[in-house]
Amino acid sequence: MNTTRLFIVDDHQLVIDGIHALLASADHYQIAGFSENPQLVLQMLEETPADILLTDIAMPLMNGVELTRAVKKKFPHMKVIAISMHGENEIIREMLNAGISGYILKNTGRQELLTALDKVNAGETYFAEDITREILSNFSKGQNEQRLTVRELEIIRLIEKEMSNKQISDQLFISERTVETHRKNIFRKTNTQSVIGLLKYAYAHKII
Amino acid sequence: MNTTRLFIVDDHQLVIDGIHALLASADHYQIAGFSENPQLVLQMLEETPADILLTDIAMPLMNGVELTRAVKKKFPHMKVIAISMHGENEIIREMLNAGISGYILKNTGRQELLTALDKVNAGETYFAEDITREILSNFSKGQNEQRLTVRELEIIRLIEKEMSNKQISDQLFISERTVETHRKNIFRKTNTQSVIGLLKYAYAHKII
DNA sequence: CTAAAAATACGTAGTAGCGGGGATTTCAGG
DNA sequence: CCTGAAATCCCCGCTACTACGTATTTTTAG
Repeated sequence: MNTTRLFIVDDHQLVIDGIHALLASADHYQIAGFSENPQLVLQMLEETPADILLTDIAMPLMNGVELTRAVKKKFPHMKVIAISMHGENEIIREMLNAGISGYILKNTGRQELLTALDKVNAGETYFAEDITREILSNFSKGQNEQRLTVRELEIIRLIEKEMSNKQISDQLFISERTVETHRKNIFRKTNTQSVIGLLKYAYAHKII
Repeated sequence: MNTTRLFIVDDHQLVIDGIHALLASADHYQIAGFSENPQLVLQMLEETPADILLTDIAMPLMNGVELTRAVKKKFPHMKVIAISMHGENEIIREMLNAGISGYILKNTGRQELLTALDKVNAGETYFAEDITREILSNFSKGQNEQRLTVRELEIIRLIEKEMSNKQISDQLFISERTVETHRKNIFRKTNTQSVIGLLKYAYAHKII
């Protein structure tokens, strides 16, 4: 029987230990390594190769998307499963593009974890239900997702500086109306409704 | 040898399973029960009593502070250890007031978990290092800084979820006026002027 | 028990933001 | 030269939020 080697990355040691312990009884899975620091993963994988990488999405120093891209570039055959707190649907698409094979939430149990591993190991994919629903509903409208112009990015950054439309218009020597129009377009393009949503979008997409 | 009974509360099943598995080899600790829903804990404890409660802090439906108060009120002899993502330093003080005996972060390992349990079980206290440092460093400058109440923190989190005052009032079953009042007080205490500033404050102070 | 703190609620008025519409100018690229 | 994208500008109306209040009830702490 072939054993499948796993590598776990999560900034919460407790989660690592948890997964570790959960899989102790699953003989065909073996923990090749783990790390709290995503920046160390690449070189660790050189010494202790693995078949499947289980990684958190939101981590300090390096996010899951960057890590996944880096890993897939260096070890194209490796499968990646993302583990996350909530279903951050902005990032999920990024992760899909980065090439993940599965996605589970931290509120899933041992059984679902094993199911996900088995599926991915067999070359299939596994996505937590909540996720697939989100993705599908966003896919249709994801087509007409427009790119933000330079000016719009500039305005987003000023909004982030807590400037009002008036202040922005003064700063850029344009009319307040223009700022409002840009704002409208920004909200439309980013598919957000409030400054808060916009800010999260901006952070998630590294605009700021 | 006496065994110590534990009860685990965390909205992430994976964390529960993790702790569960981690302690499988620790003979003197026995998992009396666990739940993803803090609201069910009180009645579950009646049927399956425990000595130490391990609880997450940030949970939907009911936060760790409320749960701790309720549990300590009904079972005064029970010890409570808080487990949390980050060192949300605003809430730690609240938790201390609520009567916790220990505090660990989710990025602590198996060894530290056992140490914490042993200490608390022996009637002592255990607080993760990061925490004690935070608390102390914030104590000095905390003088002129107004403390946010539990309710206010709750509202900040709902604001962060892009909810309007109306939605927040519906969710908390209070008047929209009350939400407005809380908002005013929040802005005053945090010395911020806009939701954006507030959000940054919240992120900086690890409220979210 | 009593004082203080927190949570609750309301009024009035003003402003900023937002959604809908339409319109003009500029300028690069086919 | 013409088209289309980007940037500019305006109007109307509505809703949400904000800024000044005041005040009651509930909970906590001493």
